Amino acid sequence: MKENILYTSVAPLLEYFNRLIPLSSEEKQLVAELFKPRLYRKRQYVLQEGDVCSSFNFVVRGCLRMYKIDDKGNTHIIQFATENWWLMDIGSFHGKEPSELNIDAIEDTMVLHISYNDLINLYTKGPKFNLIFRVLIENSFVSLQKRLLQNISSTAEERYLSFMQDYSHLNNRLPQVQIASFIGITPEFLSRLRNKLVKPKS
Amino acid sequence: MKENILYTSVAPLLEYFNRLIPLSSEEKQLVAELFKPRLYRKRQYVLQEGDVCSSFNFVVRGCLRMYKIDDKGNTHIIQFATENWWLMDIGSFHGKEPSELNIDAIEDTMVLHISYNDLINLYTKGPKFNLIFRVLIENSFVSLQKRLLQNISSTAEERYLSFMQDYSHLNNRLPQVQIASFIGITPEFLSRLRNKLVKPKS
DNA sequence: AACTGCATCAAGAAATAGTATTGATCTGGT
DNA sequence: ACCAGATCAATACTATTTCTTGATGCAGTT
Repeated sequence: MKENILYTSVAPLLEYFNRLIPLSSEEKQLVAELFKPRLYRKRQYVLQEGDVCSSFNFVVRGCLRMYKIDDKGNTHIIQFATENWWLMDIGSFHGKEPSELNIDAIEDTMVLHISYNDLINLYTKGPKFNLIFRVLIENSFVSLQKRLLQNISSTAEERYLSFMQDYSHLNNRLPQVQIASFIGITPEFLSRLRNKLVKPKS
Repeated sequence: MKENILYTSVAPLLEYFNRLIPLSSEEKQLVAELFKPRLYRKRQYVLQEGDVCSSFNFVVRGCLRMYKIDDKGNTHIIQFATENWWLMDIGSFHGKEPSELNIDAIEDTMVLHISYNDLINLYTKGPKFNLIFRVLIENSFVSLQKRLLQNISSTAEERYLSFMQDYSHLNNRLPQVQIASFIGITPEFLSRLRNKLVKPKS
């Protein structure tokens, strides 16, 4: 019975950084040292409600989701993260306080993660990473804001169509349940919506 | 979409302790404070080879397995833990050294766990727990020894029959692969064994 | 040399779990 | 009274996991 082996390449992350701003070889070295690979299998938790989020996660391949479970037990997906995206609960990470959110894997997923201390370390030894992470967070912020706006101002149908625009690559990769939970409707209703959109007149 | 909620009751653990030796309400309080609930999903690692085993785990519901992967990539299950059993790599825990063993969940599993420091804390504040944990470890030791004996002295068929005696409740709860790996044969051979035992003459 | 107790590999079959669709019925807001 | 959407239950479909079977091999007995 064979099990998965962790193949430890930071190449995708280096490339990601390099596209934002070129790195010196010392900086590359730093990244290679401080980021650790980690494999999560489908359905595995990366972060569980009540735990402190102790790392920044960069998805190398696979797909994660971050979500909140409300009092009624319903799941609300805040964010997906596929290849070359970051996912963590920044609030919990910086405040070192228990998270209200969960992160788990929707597919078998490989991440590169860096712990709190090592991130501080990274900033100290490579000040350029302050810039990089600022930009990176700003990007996330922008798309979050867009999503919020989308959400408060639209009907389910509009939200679905806008999801299809912004995340069309996720459409045939994710189960509908997840998409429904992302745009805030029931899977049944999404099924009907889709149906209606395909054959618009009956 | 309903998901599992971490229902944070230490009741099963208190009951477990109480059956060994009655606890005062301060001691119950200690337990409630120091043991933390944790949910592991099927196939999720609790402990990975190379990591230090940093907690004692009490299974509230579900099932864990502890196993070693040998040089050829074969899995050997050392122990199962279902409701009201403990599982950890004691060697790694006390020596604070990297474990050679893996622990993962065979079913979605809820455990109550206590960290190294909190366990020391528990012993200090509630000396009675020294007794409790001594007894508990002794119990584990005895069943381990029995298992070893069983193993070195029997054929596959005998080992299977003895498994059925001692763990009959696990028989229709676990996949055969796991049982095979526990008694040290291939799943194929276990299949044939079972067949032979059902229809003894043909 | 043949037999017994097991392993390995490959292929299907069977069982289970996860996902999607559909109908019926309900609700709160316009 | 109507619309956007929820909830519940039943069924269908799909994918994944688990089990079985046959063929073959091999190391120790007898």
